[in-house]
Amino acid sequence: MATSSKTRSARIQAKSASRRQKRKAELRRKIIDAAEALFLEHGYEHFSLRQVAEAIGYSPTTIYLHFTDKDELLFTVVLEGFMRFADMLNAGYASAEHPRDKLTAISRAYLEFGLNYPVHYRLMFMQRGEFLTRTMPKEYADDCDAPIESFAVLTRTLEECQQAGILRPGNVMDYANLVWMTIHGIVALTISMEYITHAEAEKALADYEVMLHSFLLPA
Amino acid sequence: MATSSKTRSARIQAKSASRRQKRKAELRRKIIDAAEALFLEHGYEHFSLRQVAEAIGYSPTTIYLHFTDKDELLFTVVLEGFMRFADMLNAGYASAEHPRDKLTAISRAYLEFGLNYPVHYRLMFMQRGEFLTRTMPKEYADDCDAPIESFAVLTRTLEECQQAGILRPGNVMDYANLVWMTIHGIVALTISMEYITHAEAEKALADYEVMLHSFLLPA
Amino acid sequence: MATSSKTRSARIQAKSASRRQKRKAELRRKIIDAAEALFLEHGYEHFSLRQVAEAIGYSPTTIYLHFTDKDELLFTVVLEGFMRFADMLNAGYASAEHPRDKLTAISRAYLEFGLNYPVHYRLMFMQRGEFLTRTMPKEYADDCDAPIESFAVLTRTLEECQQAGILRPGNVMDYANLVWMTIHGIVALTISMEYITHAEAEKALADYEVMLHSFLLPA
Amino acid sequence: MATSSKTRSARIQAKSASRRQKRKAELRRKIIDAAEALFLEHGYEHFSLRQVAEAIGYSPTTIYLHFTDKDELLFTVVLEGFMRFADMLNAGYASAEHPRDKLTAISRAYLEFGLNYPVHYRLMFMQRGEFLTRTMPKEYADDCDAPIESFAVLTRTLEECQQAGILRPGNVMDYANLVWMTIHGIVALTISMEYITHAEAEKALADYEVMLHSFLLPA
DNA sequence: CATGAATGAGTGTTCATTCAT
DNA sequence: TATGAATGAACACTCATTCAT
Repeated sequence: MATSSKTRSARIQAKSASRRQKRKAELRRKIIDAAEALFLEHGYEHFSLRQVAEAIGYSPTTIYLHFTDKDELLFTVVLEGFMRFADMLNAGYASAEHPRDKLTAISRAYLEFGLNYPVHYRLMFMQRGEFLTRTMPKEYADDCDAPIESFAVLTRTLEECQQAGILRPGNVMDYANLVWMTIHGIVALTISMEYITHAEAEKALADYEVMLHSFLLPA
Repeated sequence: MATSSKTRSARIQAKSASRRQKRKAELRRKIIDAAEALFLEHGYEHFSLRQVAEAIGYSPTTIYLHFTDKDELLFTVVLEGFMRFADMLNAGYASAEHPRDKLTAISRAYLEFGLNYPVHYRLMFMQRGEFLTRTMPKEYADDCDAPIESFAVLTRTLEECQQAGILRPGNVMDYANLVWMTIHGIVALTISMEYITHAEAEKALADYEVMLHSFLLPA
Repeated sequence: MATSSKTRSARIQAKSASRRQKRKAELRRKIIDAAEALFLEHGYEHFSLRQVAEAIGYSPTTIYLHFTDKDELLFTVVLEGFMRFADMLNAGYASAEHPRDKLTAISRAYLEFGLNYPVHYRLMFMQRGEFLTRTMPKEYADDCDAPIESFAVLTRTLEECQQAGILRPGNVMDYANLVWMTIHGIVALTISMEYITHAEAEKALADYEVMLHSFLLPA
Repeated sequence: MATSSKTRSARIQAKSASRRQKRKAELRRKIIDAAEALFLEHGYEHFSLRQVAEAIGYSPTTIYLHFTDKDELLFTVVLEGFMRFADMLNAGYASAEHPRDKLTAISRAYLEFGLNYPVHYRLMFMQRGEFLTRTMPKEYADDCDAPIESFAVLTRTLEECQQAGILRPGNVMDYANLVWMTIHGIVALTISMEYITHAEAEKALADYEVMLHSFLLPA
């Protein structure tokens, strides 16, 4: 009879449940955000759950209602970093037509991510390398299995380069590794050494591209 | 006027002073060595003064007579790492005649250092970047002003490359930066990611050299 | 007046109530069983309500709908221990004809219970002595008033001994106490001291019986 | 020179050291006493180092200057119990001439200890049985190797009984075990069950002695 | 020169319990 | 009936550092 197949009480219950869920998600967000901020402020080794709790105005215990332990919270922060990271790389890939340009765009996206999210970057690639290959928790599993798949786009691009005949023969994975390592070097040193400016990092990336192009074959 | 221009008591005092100084230096050495060992064993985050004190059989307080705080002790340990680092690079430089070969030798020395002393390497280039430009304490000031001068040999080599006409024109410092960053990328990722083997690092370095040579000009 | 003296709605209500009661009783059972298992696994000090809740797949809060607090749940678990205990003693009593043999059988049953259910035994007789004399909750009140009545069978047996003329004159309760204490000593030490084996406990009980028989009078 | 073979400063230093040692010992005492009291008040499971610290007006950290951890403090409390225990048993042994009387005196001493120091007794024989066979720390090692040697006096007495021809042939250790277990049963139940009075315990011991004597042979 | 005593701040984590829904 | 959210209290333990001696 009319407006709904549920009873009225079921409808109320459903709404209340969804309201609860929403509130829960909001608190989760607050925790993650606070964790990220504090992490940024105090660094990996002096980041504590109690501070997070204080920052959001909840008791430390509450955090355990959302994350099983400190590490899971940390991993979540990192995961979000990886998702942004993947998005930026993919956007780079999508922004160009020619493989060579895709490669350039990806490199720049990588650098941009590293310089704009140094705290995440440190955690992802310098402090907690295991996170890279750790499998996703269920909530995120739809998107991919593990953070490391963010790199698929780089490998694909290099494959395309090879197919386009501008990359010398050889193991694509090896090339991908080298590209990754090189750009990582630029990012990592820049965010570790205060005296290295972003401009210098970009200059280095540009120089690297010159070198790379001298290595690539004409189409 | 006999054997000395000082009074006898002055002479005694001087000798006693030098004896004292020697003992002091010896204890300092013991502290540093123990600190290094423990630092290597437990890593940056779990390295504690109390352990050092226990290891050498002195009270924690005693360490404060030789180092103003934990950080200074750590810095000292790192300094010694930098000296080893400089030695290895210099040995690379000295091991070859042609600038191109010097460059190769230095790169390999760098990689070798990073892979063999990962704990030091992390601290020097990944965790405590400030150490690199911190000025030396008196005791070490004879050798150089700051750890960063370890890189002089790289710049010099690149200058020689340019003089030999195999390096394109351009700012040598920029090239040096790029080289450093690239190799750092290889080392840093390798020691951060368990799944990357030393062999892969060496492969990457070799690949990089191929690329570099495609960039360098024929003599 | 048809099938019932109640109205139809009253009948429906009654049925629904009994259905509800049944479900409630079932959940209560589940809680107790899980509690016992966890209690056995983790022991008194590390037994927690949350684990129980998790084990049965309900929220911790739910347990409070069935038990006023942790202690009551614990008491209930213990109660069931006492019931098993009483059953075993009674079975011992029933297994023999002559009072002397009944006494022996009861003693052995006691030892058997203690050695087979040491976690219960600890709680019943060593850690939470109050439980022994605490009055039963309603649900169990049919059987007896308090756990301590489990011992009735021992007293009765000693009375029979006295009637049979093999127990010296004196207060039966005192004799019962002594018997209990002695066997308790054997059990308690055995389960508290790792190095005492079950075989040694049985040997001690046998020795005790020899002594006891030297004390009892010929029929 | 005269009065001492040490220099004056050495003498001062020695005195200062001894003063320090004394203060340290005093604090240690305070800790142990407070621990014992709190232990008595709150019981084994709710006894915490923080409470001890608060009770003596020091920070929790300070306790760690005297005991490596909670368990060591607990063990120390227990050790003192064992020493008192051994003293009382030995005094019992010494108080009589005839082995039979020695045995009686020891039994009473045992009961007396248990009833007067129930907290220690629980810890020693009911809650932390391992303590019984744990080897002594250095400070106490002069007296004996492990607390369990407190029982030597019982075994010795039973040997004397056998030599005096009043104990039936058989393994003395087995008899010692049985005696121990019996008296333990009396003590343990009495201190675990509020409703059992000391008088009842003594009655039980007396009854037991009657039984025992019916078992022993005439001299 | 070296130390012993002492501390304050901090850590992650667990728990029984309450309350509104 | 059942729950989710939240908490306050507690815990053992570690650390760098200070101060008087």
